[in-house]
Amino acid sequence: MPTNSNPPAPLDDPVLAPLNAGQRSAVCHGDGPALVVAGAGSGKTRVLSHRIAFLLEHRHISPFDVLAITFTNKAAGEMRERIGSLVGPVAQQMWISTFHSACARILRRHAEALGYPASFSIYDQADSRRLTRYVVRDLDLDPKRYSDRAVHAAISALKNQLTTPAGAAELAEPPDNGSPFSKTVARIYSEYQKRLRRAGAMDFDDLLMLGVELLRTNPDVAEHYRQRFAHILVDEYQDTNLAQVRLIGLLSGLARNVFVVGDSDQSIYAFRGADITNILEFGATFPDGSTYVLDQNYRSSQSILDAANSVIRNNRGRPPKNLWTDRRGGAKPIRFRAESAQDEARYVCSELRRMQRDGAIGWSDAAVFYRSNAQSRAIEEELVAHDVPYQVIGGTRFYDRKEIKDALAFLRVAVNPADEVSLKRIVNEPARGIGDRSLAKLDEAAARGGTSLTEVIERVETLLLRGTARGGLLKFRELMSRARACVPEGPAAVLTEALETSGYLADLRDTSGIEAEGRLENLHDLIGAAEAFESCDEFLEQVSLVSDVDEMTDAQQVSLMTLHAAKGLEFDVVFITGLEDGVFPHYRSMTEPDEMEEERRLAYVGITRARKQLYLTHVWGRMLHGQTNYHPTSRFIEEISPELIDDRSDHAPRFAGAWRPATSEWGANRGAGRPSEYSQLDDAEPAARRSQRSDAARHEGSAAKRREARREKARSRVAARSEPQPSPSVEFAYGIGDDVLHDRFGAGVVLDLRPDGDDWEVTVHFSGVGPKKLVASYAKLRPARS
DNA sequence: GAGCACTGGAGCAAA
DNA sequence: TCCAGTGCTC
Repeated sequence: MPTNSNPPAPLDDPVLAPLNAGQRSAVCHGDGPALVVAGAGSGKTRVLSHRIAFLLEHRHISPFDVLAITFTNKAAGEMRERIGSLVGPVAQQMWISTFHSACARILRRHAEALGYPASFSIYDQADSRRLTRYVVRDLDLDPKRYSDRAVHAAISALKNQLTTPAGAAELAEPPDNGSPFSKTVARIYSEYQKRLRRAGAMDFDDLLMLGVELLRTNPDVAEHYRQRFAHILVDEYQDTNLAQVRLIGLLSGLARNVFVVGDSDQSIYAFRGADITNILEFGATFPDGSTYVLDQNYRSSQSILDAANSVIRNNRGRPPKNLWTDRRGGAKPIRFRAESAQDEARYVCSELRRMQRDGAIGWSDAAVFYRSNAQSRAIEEELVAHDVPYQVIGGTRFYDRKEIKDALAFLRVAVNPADEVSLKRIVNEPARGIGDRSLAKLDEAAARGGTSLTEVIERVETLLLRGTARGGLLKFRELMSRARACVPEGPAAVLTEALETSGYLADLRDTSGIEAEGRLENLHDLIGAAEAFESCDEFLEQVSLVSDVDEMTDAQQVSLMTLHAAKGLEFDVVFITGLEDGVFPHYRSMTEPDEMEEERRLAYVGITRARKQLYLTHVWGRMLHGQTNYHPTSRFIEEISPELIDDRSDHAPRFAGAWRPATSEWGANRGAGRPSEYSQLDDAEPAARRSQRSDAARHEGSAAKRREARREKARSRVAARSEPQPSPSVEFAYGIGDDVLHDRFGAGVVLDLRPDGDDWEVTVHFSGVGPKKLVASYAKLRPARS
């Protein structure tokens, strides 16, 4: 096989014809390591899929000898489809998956070699934290000081670095580190890992770490996969961690046919162990490797790219590159400053409705991004109030809901009786008289005998337990043995058996209300999904490894998601909201230069998702922890020079929060509580689509009622907004939203006015000083109108 | 042991 | 604002 085959004339060839020169040379790369530095929108996925098609069609590599790694299952599916269109249905059989799925699949086959059952459980973050909590408790440590959250994060970080418990203990000793916390974490880690092993369970990090261990300690297994995977391709290489890079190394062996694609400017997962130097130092790691650069963007208008380049330019030590496009011009990014999160949501919603009404977009062409999931709330309320269809990506997922986790716990225990976390979850669900004390006795018996809880329950007759607890355990044992008997029939049978026999479904049926109804429907949906699987293991694995974006649909809905979730997606219209220093960039990253750079890359990722129109919004005051906080405009907005931006911020007062002193000549004619121009779109649009979303509400489980109440509130608020605001009779020359001058603090903007006895309390945001609360009669504020 | 009301503490991104 | 943990009552 020549290392650089002569491709046919590209024009005749479906694999090569659609590519530009840069893409083509990458796709036609010969053997050995290759890095494709692919800027946002430069056709990364296209290069990967065509590379695979090229290997199959031109290099006659067997489709079964290729391993392709993507970042999400959704991306894997899309790639499979694209390859399918080039090479045919064989693409369905290929190994195209995420790191975690590929590892789970390999580990499933060789689990015994590591001392795990083939039907090992996969613990998600919640399960892992729960186990951490058990360990902290059992080691008699202070659960406040050693919160499951912090401890598990520390353990996860160690695992991502492939550090074993022994290694962690060593690291915690002087001269390395020696902090008491890390010493204790090492102890917890050691016990935690023992408990995982005893439970026959792996956490997310284990999938990678034990994958590496398997290949390292079992040369024959490693050799098998090396023979098999003649070519390995990796997407989003900038977000790989040490364990993943090791895996690639172990799987590729001497041939090192590793073809990786990524963009260091889009590295945004350091917090889960991703190491940007993997891509930056690719050349040093593989001195004989080839590098291809793709910098032509096919996605966004020049105006959007200008904004993106202006922001990312501020990161130091990045390889110089400038994304370009031949689509000149395009609409400038629109900036909007709102008063509050609600106001911001109102603006986003009204813009969405305007564009949709004008036929400029369909709902699915638009997306709203935010830094953290909690920010979706205000947007959702507004969209609900106006019957704009939307989907929230991430946040509380279907598989995180209590009833779903309970049901899956039954299934897990049925296939893996040792699974401690799942068993404890359901042993008393629904209640059958087994409380903390009984559970503690079981725990103790298990620890004494060095066995699992299930084995202890097997001989429950020999234990000293109260009648109710004993009876409950006998029932539970009977229930689980019946469920276990259904395992050969598949996951749907097990779920049905367990949920019926346990009385779980009966309990829900007996409970009235929207909440119980929702849960029943969710369980129904789960069993429906399970019916597509013959093997319980496969079903559980698939369910454990779905990512947030995997659940995204392409229905006619506006998509709401975090900036992290947005990676790899694109939309005609993108709103990036909450652009305030402290929100985005997140305050926790503001003191660490490296973390700030990662925030900036996150901004870059967000901006480059937009094809035609980008909106950048921020607010003056945002409710956080139950009180209003004032943040300066995000530096990421400031980094874009003003002439590149279309500033639509309305500096006139728009609506008064609660009170607005009307009078004074211009205060009066501006009107109290004048609805903003954009809120005039409000009011009556037929509330037809409500039912469409009620299914979103029923998924909420326990939050459903509160949620529905909030929605009701949102609807009525919209109705109320046109009503006049009360106007106390106090003379004022300024109102909310006005620019004012103060003798000491200088120029500022009035954020709020509240009656304070006979006087008024004025909240003013002064530039360079921040927010101040002043007493009106002493503050001597003057309107600053030019 | 179960279910409820209350309180205090925490608050980022996710396979 | 929200959630989990705690203490109280039946």
